Order: sequence, then structure tokens, then C-alpha cells
Amino acid sequence: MITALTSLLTKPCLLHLTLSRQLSRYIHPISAAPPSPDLYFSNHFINMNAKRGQLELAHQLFDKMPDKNIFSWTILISGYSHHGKSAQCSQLFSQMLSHHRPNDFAYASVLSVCDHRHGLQVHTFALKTGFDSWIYVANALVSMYWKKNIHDAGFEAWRVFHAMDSRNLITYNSMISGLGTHGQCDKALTLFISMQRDGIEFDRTTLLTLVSSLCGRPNDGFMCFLQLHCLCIKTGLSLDVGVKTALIKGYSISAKEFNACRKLFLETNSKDRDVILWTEIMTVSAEWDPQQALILFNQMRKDDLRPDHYVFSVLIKACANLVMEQAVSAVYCRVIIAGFDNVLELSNVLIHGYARCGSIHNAERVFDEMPKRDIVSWNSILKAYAVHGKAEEALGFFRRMDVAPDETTLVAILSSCSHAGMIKEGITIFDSMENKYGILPKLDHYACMVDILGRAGHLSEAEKIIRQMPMEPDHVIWSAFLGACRKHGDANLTEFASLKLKELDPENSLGYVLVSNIYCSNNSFNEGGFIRMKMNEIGVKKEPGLSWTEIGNRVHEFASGGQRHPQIKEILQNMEVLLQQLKKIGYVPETNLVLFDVEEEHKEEQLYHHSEKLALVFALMNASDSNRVIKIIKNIRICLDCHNFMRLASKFVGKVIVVRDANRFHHFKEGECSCNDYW
DNA sequence: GTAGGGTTAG
Repeated sequence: MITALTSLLTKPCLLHLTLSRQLSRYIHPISAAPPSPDLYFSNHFINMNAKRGQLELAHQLFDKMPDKNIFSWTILISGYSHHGKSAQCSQLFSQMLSHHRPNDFAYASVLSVCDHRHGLQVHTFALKTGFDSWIYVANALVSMYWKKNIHDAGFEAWRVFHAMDSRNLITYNSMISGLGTHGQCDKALTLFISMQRDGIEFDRTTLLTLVSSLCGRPNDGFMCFLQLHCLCIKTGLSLDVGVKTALIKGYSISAKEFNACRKLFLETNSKDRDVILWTEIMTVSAEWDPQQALILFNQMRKDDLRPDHYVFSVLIKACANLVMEQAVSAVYCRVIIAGFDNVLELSNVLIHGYARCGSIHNAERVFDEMPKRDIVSWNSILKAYAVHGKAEEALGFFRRMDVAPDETTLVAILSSCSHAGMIKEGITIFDSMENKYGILPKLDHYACMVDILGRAGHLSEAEKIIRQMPMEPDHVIWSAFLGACRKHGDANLTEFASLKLKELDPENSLGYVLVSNIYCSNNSFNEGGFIRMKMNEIGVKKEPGLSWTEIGNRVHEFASGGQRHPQIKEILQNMEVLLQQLKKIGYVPETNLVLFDVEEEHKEEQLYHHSEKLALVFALMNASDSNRVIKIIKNIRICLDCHNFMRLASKFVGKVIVVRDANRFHHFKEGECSCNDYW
């Protein structure tokens, strides 16, 4: 305690001049005389108004009081605190010091709303007056320290916690929540156990906080999560709609257990489902089954629940995942009707939504029309430019940002440089991250650098980055490196990187496929086949090529080979006609991309059955003359042959063809691609 | 006789 006191008092910033001056005068005798009936009723009247939020009136009444006691002061201070009026609350607290010695009511009220700087001063003052370990004051201090975004928030909170004579449920809940939100869920769990040793029973908040802090925790996190779910069932708290929402989030993030999420939602009595529960299940669905998220929205409306801006945000994400631009616009109309069009978060998600649907123009329009922007707005437009290969625009916007860039900004910018082959710019920005922007490069930034260098063919420099990075490279880094190996072919490096990728991500097929391809391209079909066999044995599957295109209000899916599509015969007939036309203007099939031991004409045939080509032919069969843009979405990266095909097709049919592959957008127009054939 | 503290799921 003495150490804590000495340490706090030695911090120069703690000694605020005004408060120090007040300190010498704070000792006022607490009046022993009973308050007059007038004073008593005036206090009640002020309290009534302050609680109702009539703070101005309450303050006027307070000012007019001929006599005030400590209740008058604490009633108004707590009124301001209750309504989050931080500045007024702190000011009144300072004024109070000239008249009364603050009590635990006043300390707790001011601490729960004041900023960090003032909070430290109040803490110092509480220490000097001996109130710092009073349970209400200490609880407010614990919470204050965790809430402040400072480096040693946890240290200060623990110090207060340890100095307390006794602790209650609120103390533990505040600590558990603080630990959880600062990513220290192990410590939160330990404290949860010691709480029970301390004889303090947990409540719904304790479990709710613990469950949500365990979401996304790696390794044994899911086992702890399951134990907590059992505890929720045992205590009957699993019936609580808030706990249920947290459990759904947990099953979705920790275990990707979509069915468990759905079961939890369905077993909730429909009259108990609130907007937050609906939002959570829609959020989960937007990732797993976006169409289902839209169905859920309609069900929610039937239950007479009014969507708020969180609901609309999820809806836009679901439409973006469905890559249905018209649906994004339709939701936006509803956003306007509901009066949420000025909500910053919704504009941010719209930028993302339009960009994901291939409409960079609409993403730009939303960004331009925003009256206010935050870091997420800037990051969203920068990411949009990155994925659409508009590096010049991204760099221009980056230079004119009016908020400090963060880690995401730098990832977006480096990824822009990578997509556009801007090696020099990328290296300069990466090297200046720490000094110029105060951001230490993390895994994502290193992955971008490996991509920038590797994609440009500087394999040894990329390898050097991997060897020299201060943390262990993860599967993303090795995938980026393998991607570069695929493009610039180095058999030894490919084998080495494949081994690394298999270690870190055994289910990732990339390593197996690439090594197999190297063998096949050297005509070593037996070895290549052996690797494919090995993949089957251990259950690693290569993601099959799929493409989607929207015709009318329906999304049509095409698998590589196309046999599943009911109109495949017609599509192949039209394909043949288009092929002959494209061959006349320079299309040459890249048959060396087909690595199977088959005859040349069969190789050509395999190329024509790639899903994006089938999607294009189908879209052309159904497109009207006014339909100037054809959009195709692909789950894996576009191959060189399809890229050539799309380029020439855009010239021949006189339409813009937008293809989104696993990595980026390609805008094909008049025989050229926005990626300048660099991808 | 009057005035409190925490968290909470999107």
C-alpha cells in the first residue's frame, strides 16, 4: 500500500495544481446539525430533476439554494455522472472541494465518467484522503483503468485490486471484463476460479463476459468455452437471451460450428428473441450462408422487431458476400428510409460492399459524399483500391488522409503496391513504418512484402525477408511465397516452402498441388500422380474451381467442367462459336497449363471448361445490348489462359468484363485488363 | 430521512 502510494505520488502528472491547492483546504467539519426540512426537500427536488436528465434545471436549483449540504453536491455530481456528462461532473467535483470533503459517493461518480488525466488526479486525491480502498471508489478505479487505452492499464487495475480490503461481485466482474477485453482470457478464467474461492457467487454478467472473452481464443479455448456453456446450462443462465447471443458468437468464432449456432437460436422462444440476438444469427449466417441472412431479416420483420443500424450493416455485408450490387443498393434505400443514412459505420460498410461487388465507382461515390470520415472509412476505400488494382489512387488517398494511419492502412497500401508491382514504393513505405508512422510491422505487413518481392520475381529477397522477420512466419507468409514460386518457378524453393506450409496448415492443398504440378510440367506424371494420391489418402482436397454470375435476380453457379449446369449443351455450342471468333483475333490456348498426360486436343477442351469461361458464355447468352458490364466471381485465382480469353472477349463483344478471383478484381475492357497482366 | 459503483450480446 505504501509502495503503491509512493509510486503514484512520484508521478509528476498526478499533482494537479488546482487540486493540490484545494487539498490543504479540504478538511471541513461535517455538520452534525440535522438539515432543515427546506434543504431536505430541495435535495429531493434536485435529485428528481437530475435523474430525469433535466440537468440544467437541477443545476439552476442547486445554484439558488441558500444552504447546501454534502447531499446537494453528490446528488448533482451523480446526476451528471449518470448521464455521462464528464466535463460538468469533474468541474462540480473540483468546486465541491472548497466546501466539503468528498465522500465515496462523489469519488465513485466522478471516476466513472472522467477522462484518464483527471482520473489520475482524483485517484491521487482519494489516496491522500484514504478513500482509495473503499469498495465503491476502488471498483470505479478498477473499471476506469481498464477502460483507458493506456499501456499499463492492467498494471494499475491490478494494483487497485490488490490494495482492496474486501472485494465484491462488481470488483470481480470489472476485473474479468477488463482482462477479457485486453486479450488476457487465461487470467480472466483464473480470477473466475479465485472469485469462487473468495466466496463470491457469479452472476449473468460474469458468465456473459467470460463467454464473450473466450471467443476466438486459440488451442484449448474451445474446451473452456464448452465448460462454460455447461455451467450456463447448469445455472439456468443459458436461457438468458444475452448469454445465448454470446454463446452463438462463441460457437461461430471458436469452432466454426454453424449448426450449433442455428440450434441455439432456434431453441430460443420467439418472444424472447431481441434485435441483438437476431443481429448475431444474421452475422453468423452472412458468413456461412448469406442468402439465409436475408431470409432471417424478413423473419425478424415479421416478428415486429424494428431493425437498427447494426442490422442494416449485417444486411449489407450479406449482400456483399452474395456479390449482388443491386441488393446492396436496395438495402441502402431502406437505410435512407429508416433515417440511418448519416451513420458513419453504415457508409463504411457500404464502401466495402460496393467494392466487393466490383463497383469501385459506387464505393468512391459513397466515400466522397460522406460528411465525416474515420480511419475505417479511409481503410475501406484504400482496401477497395488495393483489390481493384488502383495503386496510384490508393497512394494519392494515403497522402491526403486526415487521420493517422493504423496497421490496417499500411496493409492496404502495401497490398496496393503488391497488386500493381510497385516494388520501390512498397519497400520505401515498409521501411518507414516504424519511424514515420510509429507502427511495428506485423505478420500481415511481412506477408505483403513477401508478396511484393516474390510476385516481381525477387525470390531470394522474399526468402531473406522470411528468414529475417522477428516472428515465426505463418501459413499466410508461406502461401504468398509459394504463390511467387508458382509464377516464377523454382523447384527447390517450391518443395521447401511446400514442406513449411504442410507443417503449418496441413489441410492447405496449395503446397501439394504446386509440387505435383512441377513434376507434371517436367512430364514426371507418375510422381505427380503419387502426390495427388497422397492428398486423397490424407483427405486434403484441392478447392474445385467455381464461378458465379448474376442474371436477372438469380445467381448462376458454374463448376469447372460445367456438367452440373442444365444448359451445358447450349453453353458449349455458344463457346465453340466464340472460340473461333477469338482465335481469329489472336487467342492461342495455353495448353501447357494443362498438366495431365492427355492428348493436345483434350488439353484444349479442358481449358474451355474452366468455370469462368462457362460463366462468361452464359452471361453473354442472356445479356441485352444495354447490359454493358458482365460480372463474374471466381473462388480461386484466374489462370493465364482464361485471362487471355477474357481480354480478347471484352474486345470482341464490346462489353466490360469484371472478374473477381480469389485475390483481386480484373476489369477487362477493349482487350486490356486493369491489372496490366500483372497478377 | 436524501446520493452511489460494474458489465452486458451486435
